[in-house]
Amino acid sequence: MERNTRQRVAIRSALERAERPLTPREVLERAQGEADSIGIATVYRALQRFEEQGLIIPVHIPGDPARYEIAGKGHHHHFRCRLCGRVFEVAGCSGNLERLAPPGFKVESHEILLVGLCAKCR
Amino acid sequence: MERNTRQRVAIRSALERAERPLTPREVLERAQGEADSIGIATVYRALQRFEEQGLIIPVHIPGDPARYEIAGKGHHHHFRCRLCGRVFEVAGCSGNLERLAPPGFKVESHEILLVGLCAKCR
DNA sequence: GTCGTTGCAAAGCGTTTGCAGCCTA
DNA sequence: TAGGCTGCAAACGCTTTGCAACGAC
Repeated sequence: MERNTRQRVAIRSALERAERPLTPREVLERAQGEADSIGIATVYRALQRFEEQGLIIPVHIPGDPARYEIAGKGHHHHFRCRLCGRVFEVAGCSGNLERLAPPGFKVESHEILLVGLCAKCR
Repeated sequence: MERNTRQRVAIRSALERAERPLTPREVLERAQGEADSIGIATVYRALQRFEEQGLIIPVHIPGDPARYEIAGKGHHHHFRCRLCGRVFEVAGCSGNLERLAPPGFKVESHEILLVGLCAKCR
């Protein structure tokens, strides 16, 4: 049976307060803010379990380690600034991606990553 | 000045003959077929240089190591079958992705990954 | 008290780098 | 012959795992 330890509470809370997807290391740093002496291995194990439970969503950015964000934000995609490396959420979706697939293929989901300059770096 | 060694010829040739994006390890295995005793480090160094030269394009699939394909195929994206794991090319693009970005952001490029079932696995 | 969870350290794995020798131009 | 290129092995960074101690229920 699943247990509610102070580490998991801190990790989950860090993700809930995050304004953008976090890497495991970032999760660790933020979680340590409210419950110190958490190990990185614990973060990885908690992230795995949260993902299995559908509590968080993995966000993959080419070249970077995986990031995670709280699920239930609705359908959206991401924008990475090529100068500062930050990742932002972008609402909405171009839609109609099914027609891109070859005949006979079934599209179940998709990921879109925009790359460019954020307002600050521009 | 750039040199044409037998290793680079083999690596490049492997990519040119590939019917899909290859991982560095796959490149190594195919290149060894025509010029043995190539080291994995050489493959990585050649891929880096080829990418800088715009000769090849990196393809990032969440969870997998980077793959590379010959450039010059025109703008396209990729489809991964969630059952067999194969990666296919899909031509075209939904276009008009710039409007998704927040005001003040500049979109320079994008990547789209479709996930679903290929014709065979369906 | 049970047994899921944790921290640490070691192991894994893909990728990069230092270096001495090799080989293309 | 010069200096870019190579193979090897060590180093690296991120992630996973083994294990004994811990602590939620």
